[in-house]
Amino acid sequence: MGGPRFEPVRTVRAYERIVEQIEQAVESGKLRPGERLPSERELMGQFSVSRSTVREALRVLQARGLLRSRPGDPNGAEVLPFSPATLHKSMTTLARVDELSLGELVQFRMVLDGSANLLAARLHTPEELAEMDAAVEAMRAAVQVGYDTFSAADVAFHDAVARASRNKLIQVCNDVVRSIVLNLIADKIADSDDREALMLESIRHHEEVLEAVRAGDGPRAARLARRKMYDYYVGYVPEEEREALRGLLE
Amino acid sequence: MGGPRFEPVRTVRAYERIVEQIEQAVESGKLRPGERLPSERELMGQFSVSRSTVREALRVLQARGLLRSRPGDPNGAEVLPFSPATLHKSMTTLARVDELSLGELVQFRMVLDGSANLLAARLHTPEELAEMDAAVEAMRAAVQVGYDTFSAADVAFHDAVARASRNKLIQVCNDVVRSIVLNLIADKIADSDDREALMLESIRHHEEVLEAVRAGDGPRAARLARRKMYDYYVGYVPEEEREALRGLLE
DNA sequence: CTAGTGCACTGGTCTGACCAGTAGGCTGCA
DNA sequence: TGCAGCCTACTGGTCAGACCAGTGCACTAG
Repeated sequence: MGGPRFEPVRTVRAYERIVEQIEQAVESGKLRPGERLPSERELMGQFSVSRSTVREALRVLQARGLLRSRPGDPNGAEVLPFSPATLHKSMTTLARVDELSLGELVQFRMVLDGSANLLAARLHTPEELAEMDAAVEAMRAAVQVGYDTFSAADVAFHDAVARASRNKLIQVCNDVVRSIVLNLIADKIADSDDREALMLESIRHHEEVLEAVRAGDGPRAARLARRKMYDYYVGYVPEEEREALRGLLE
Repeated sequence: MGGPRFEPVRTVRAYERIVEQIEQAVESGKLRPGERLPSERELMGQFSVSRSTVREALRVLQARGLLRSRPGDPNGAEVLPFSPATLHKSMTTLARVDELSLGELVQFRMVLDGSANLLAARLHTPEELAEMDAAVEAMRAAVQVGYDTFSAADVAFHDAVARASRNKLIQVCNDVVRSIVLNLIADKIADSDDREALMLESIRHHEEVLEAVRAGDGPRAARLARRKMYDYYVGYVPEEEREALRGLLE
């Protein structure tokens, strides 16, 4: 009590200081996407460290998706625009380590897709509506082509809805979680022998949702979207997790 | 057309192969949290590369939050349990680069917190309910102490609700987005001169939500939670973004 | 004027060295 | 015998200097 309050000192590694500086420059806009960093050999001069230290810092920034470097490039590393890749990566890791069950992932999709539809019903532009129409049309056309094509059209539909929600966070998370879910059950769907029935059913559902969005009936669109997602995935979710999913239906 | 279809070859760097191998070992469970990697000098033998290459690989894995290393530690790097830290980091970056507006963040919180309450109303245990009670009690006690203490109790409440939702993804995302939002508006709240009124109002709102959760009325809890979040933050959101937030109220 | 060749530079990798820490064994004292 | 304290053999962090395979550009030869 009393006396000066000392902060715990943590030894900061040289490469971390470099990471901080460059990261800060990117986040503050002093370094814009597309711009180039000096070469490693020049950076070692600017930071007064050895090349290995510079390289370790660059590796970290690269792992965070802020930079990209290419051997032989006469310019230095390139500053990248933000991409959800690292978001995707860490969520995938979370799912892989089996901290996340399929049930939780599907539930999260129900939440996100429901909200996206709710918002899209209010905020959609005619162009976005046209995109959704086109996607459903593509789904119809894809039934005879194959499941992969169908799935791509399906994804396009959900993407259009997410974009129409005007919320980038919803878009990104939706995208990330969707691809993880699809990955998890890809083999099961491939084995299914009534895929055509599945596709036809899915199309009907999408049409219903789209009608509600078009009518501007957000709550109805959200409800339908959640129900459709539930119906589509419930078969792959273990029995004991299904009750939780039903908590999102009314 | 015709002829063999060749795959584009991408030159894969040595350190990336190391990252893949170690990452795979972690994700497959061959390397469990708490376990140690061999020392860098030994790894360079196992992978037949130089130490710099090993170190670059370790730096990447460290940046992804899979490892931690400490100088002087006679054991090698430690395998870490998954933590949302990197998820947090990438979301923060997304927000920093100003790709995300405060409105979008608040909207996302409304979605997540609403869903968390909806699920919590169904799934809560008596212990979780007690935690929520305790958190509200702590909020009441904190009014006279200071805003920081109050805010901590507030966070505890939302955490308890998120945990009761039984969905780790909701928990993690909620946590991440909340801390970003609080960071963004921390200075504005600090300047506010009617913080006491704000706190009292907030407590009343929390009590209402808690009652709905206790009663098992999910939809009502969700509606109240979204409304409360809206009321609390709408003042900090630019006028033109508010309409989108109202899309989540009914 | 253009096609082709070199050169100067890039990032990726390697070698070998030093430093400041840490832990655990060892020594010597009580 | 028990323990305090030193010593050593490690660790990761950093440095210096080197080589290689690529790349783009300027220059040159036709």
